[in-house]
Amino acid sequence: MGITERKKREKKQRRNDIIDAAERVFFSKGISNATMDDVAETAELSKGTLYLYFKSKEELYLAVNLRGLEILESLFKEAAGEHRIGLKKVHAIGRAYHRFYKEYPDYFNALLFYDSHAIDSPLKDTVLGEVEYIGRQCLQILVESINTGIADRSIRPDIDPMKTATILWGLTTGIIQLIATKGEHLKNQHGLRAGELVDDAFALIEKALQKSK
Amino acid sequence: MGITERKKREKKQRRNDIIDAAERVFFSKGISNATMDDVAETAELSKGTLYLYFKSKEELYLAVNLRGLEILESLFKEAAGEHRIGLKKVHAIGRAYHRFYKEYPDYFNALLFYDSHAIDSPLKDTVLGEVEYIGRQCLQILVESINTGIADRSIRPDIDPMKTATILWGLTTGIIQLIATKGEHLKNQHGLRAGELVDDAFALIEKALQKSK
DNA sequence: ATATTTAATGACTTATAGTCATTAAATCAA
DNA sequence: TTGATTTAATGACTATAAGTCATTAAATAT
Repeated sequence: MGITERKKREKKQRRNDIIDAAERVFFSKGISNATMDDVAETAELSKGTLYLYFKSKEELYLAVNLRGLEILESLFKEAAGEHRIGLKKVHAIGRAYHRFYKEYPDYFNALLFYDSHAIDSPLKDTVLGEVEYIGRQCLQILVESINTGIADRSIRPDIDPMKTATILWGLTTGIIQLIATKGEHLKNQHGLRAGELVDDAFALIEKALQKSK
Repeated sequence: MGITERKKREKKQRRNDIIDAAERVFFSKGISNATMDDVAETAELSKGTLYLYFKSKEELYLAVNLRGLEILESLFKEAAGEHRIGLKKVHAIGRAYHRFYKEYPDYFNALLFYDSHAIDSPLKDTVLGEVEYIGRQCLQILVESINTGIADRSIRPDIDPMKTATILWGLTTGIIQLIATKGEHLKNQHGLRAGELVDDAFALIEKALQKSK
């Protein structure tokens, strides 16, 4: 009886189609200006149907976010995998984050938007859970790289890996966020190029992580 | 003819009363859940009147933000004034930022919310201009402290002050934002205390700024 | 005392998230 | 094959909230 299977597949497909449509609408009009009717029209479905698959606009938006996070995670994995030395892994992860911002600015901005709203969101559903799970996975890659670095002596042994990974995550997000929101202004007013800022920031961080000689 | 003067005063007063009410409503219900009707009721005015003083909910919200930024600026000034050595000024400013978060969490969160939305906001009015002006002032205090540090040899001379100040601003905001949004989780899951994280992050940054010996 | 200007009002319009009774389609049972 | 049942989709409808504007009230000037 493969009917049940096929139906499950079709349902998944439809769900994906809706996320595709949402993505196009959210990214082109901005999340706040996008309406569920827009998404419905783009998906060639009625609005009511959207609510059969997602319980609110916010959940649909989280589903888009999840896709972004999955890309980010794979970039992180790739970056960490390209190096042996812990400190180099950490630096590569930082650069991967910046590449994510440059190559997928829409996903990046969506993630930022989520971050600043996570506070008063009482969504206890699966999608939020998945988002948080992948977020933790990303952090974990960083933690492991730091551990590697301590073991191979490229990173100071007197730091707590989880704590440092958390700090690095915050620092890196901060600097990229600054570039995302104020990048144009910084270039126009102070002649500061985004790439330069990121590189310098990472140089600063790297310096702080290294064992002083 | 002091009537014009008095009227001007009264108008200013009313404007302030509205911001007071908005603050109470925004901070207690969260910005997204707060309605203009709520603000009107709290201010004991009709909704129409709010729109005589502010052209949108967003502008009213920016006015609240401006108050926060003014506090932040004064904390920065105070912090920089308490030290002679540039590097110490920089560190003090960082701690002042953290103190701001702890003492005025509502203002801090409001500022974060603004940051992540500045992108698609086509508000070209006075309030936005003032917000940006004060934002620049804050950054300027940091730039001057770095300059002092380079002069007194407490900070490496091979860095660009404006660039570094910008990076520091981003880094610091990132770490405090992380604590604001994920602080509880970090404490519960990983036993990481907020104050500790901030101190460690600053230690890291300070290390990166110092001249290597 | 009357006219004019300024300030305030709240009913109304518009926009949009989310619901639900109804319809349509697919599957199953005989 | 056909009628019954389950599943999926619809779109008109409700509720909420931002923003407007013709009207009213108050203050000031003449």
